[in-house]
Amino acid sequence: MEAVLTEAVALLDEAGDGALTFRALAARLGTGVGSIYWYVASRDQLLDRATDHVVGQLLADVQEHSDGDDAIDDLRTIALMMFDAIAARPWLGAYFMRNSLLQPNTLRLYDLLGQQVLRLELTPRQSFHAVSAVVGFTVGAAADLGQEPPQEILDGSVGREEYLALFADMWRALDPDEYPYVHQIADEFAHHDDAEQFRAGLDLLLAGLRQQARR
Amino acid sequence: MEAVLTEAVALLDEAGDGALTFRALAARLGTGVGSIYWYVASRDQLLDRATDHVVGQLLADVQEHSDGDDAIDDLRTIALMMFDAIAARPWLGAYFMRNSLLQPNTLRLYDLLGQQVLRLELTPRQSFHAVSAVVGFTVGAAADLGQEPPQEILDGSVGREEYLALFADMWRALDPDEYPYVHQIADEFAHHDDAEQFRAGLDLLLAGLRQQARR
DNA sequence: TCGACTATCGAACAACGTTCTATAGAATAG
DNA sequence: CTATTCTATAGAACGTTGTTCGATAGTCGA
Repeated sequence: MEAVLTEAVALLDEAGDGALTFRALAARLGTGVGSIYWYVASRDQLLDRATDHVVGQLLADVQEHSDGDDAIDDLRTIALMMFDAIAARPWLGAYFMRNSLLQPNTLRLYDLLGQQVLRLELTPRQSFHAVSAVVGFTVGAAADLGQEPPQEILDGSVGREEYLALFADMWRALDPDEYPYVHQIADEFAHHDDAEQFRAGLDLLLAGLRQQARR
Repeated sequence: MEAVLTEAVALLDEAGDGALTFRALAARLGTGVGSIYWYVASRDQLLDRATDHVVGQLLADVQEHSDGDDAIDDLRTIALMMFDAIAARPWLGAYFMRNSLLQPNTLRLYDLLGQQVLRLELTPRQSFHAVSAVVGFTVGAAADLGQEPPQEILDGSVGREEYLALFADMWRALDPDEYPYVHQIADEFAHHDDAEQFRAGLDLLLAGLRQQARR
């Protein structure tokens, strides 16, 4: 069982969602496809289990960094660790959502975020909304980032820089009257850093939360 | 071509992602599967086009509601309309992300959001981060919401209320010391409203943005 | 009249998730 | 000790899917 999940994660890490097939997994484990079905009932369940498997590792890391003075700082730290984990494993983002709060480790992680918000002593409703917002933003931003780069970047034929530059050039060529924003932002986009972008958004959200907590 | 997209969207609306197969679509159009491949190169492209098709309708609506006094209010209005559109079409959320800014209508919608942020007269980098945050949060929250309810709720055997109550009961039964947040939030979750939850998170984010804009 | 282009169609292929049956060792009961 | 049930493995087979391919017209201009 443990080996099944480990190898499943390895496949996902190496080539993303599409690479995880029962046949490929069976070949890697040196068994038949039927054997895997003794451990999991379906591919969906396999993905759920694999996701929760790596969330378990993430959870262990996170639990060591949630004991700061400031609740919102801790919230920020945990969210950043979640983002890093998804950035390192792009396939994780897509399944973090549907891997609902039925999986044990995911639920624990969710609760850990909630514990920080509880320290702010908001109303229950406010707490619930705050946690949902942080989770939603983190997973959403990370999943957005995790969309498979369209092949050209995977085989190394063009680097990330040139790929972004391609977009920037397209956008610069647009009519500034029709696309004022995109036109103006092209340069910024060409040299943007995903993690910094995420941090900036998260800080906006947390600033709003801090403001609410002060009241 | 128009008919292909219209019928594709109809299939997606009726039964979600899985229902859109080339054979089902061909049957509906009264043609063969090969014909569809004359219009689109792959299923991915079909989904991209279908997504952008409905984004076009959304865009038309949005363009009429982006002329308010306050830039952040307009930003809020547009984000809410995007959320509603995805809530009405759960399949949309998942493809909003990968439907990157190559599609014409999506790019226009993105720019429209950006135009509101430009009115805040932040630095280019701040503007870029703000727009990314709003888009990331909106799509993330909506996609999270759009995860297929696990069958029981689709056939009407159990309503949404009972489904949520199931979770709430599970959470209430957990050890309050081990899961302090989840335990405490169970009631809130059982009666939560998705749209309100989204609005609350969005307002936190926009509060942070407003604070940044004032400085 | 002859090609080129537009458009349609369905058979065929490969890959996939899933089901089913066969099998054999381990554990347990009588 | 034996019979039976349980645990676990293995792969053939099925149905569905995306995709490719060649055949086949209709349409237009030269």
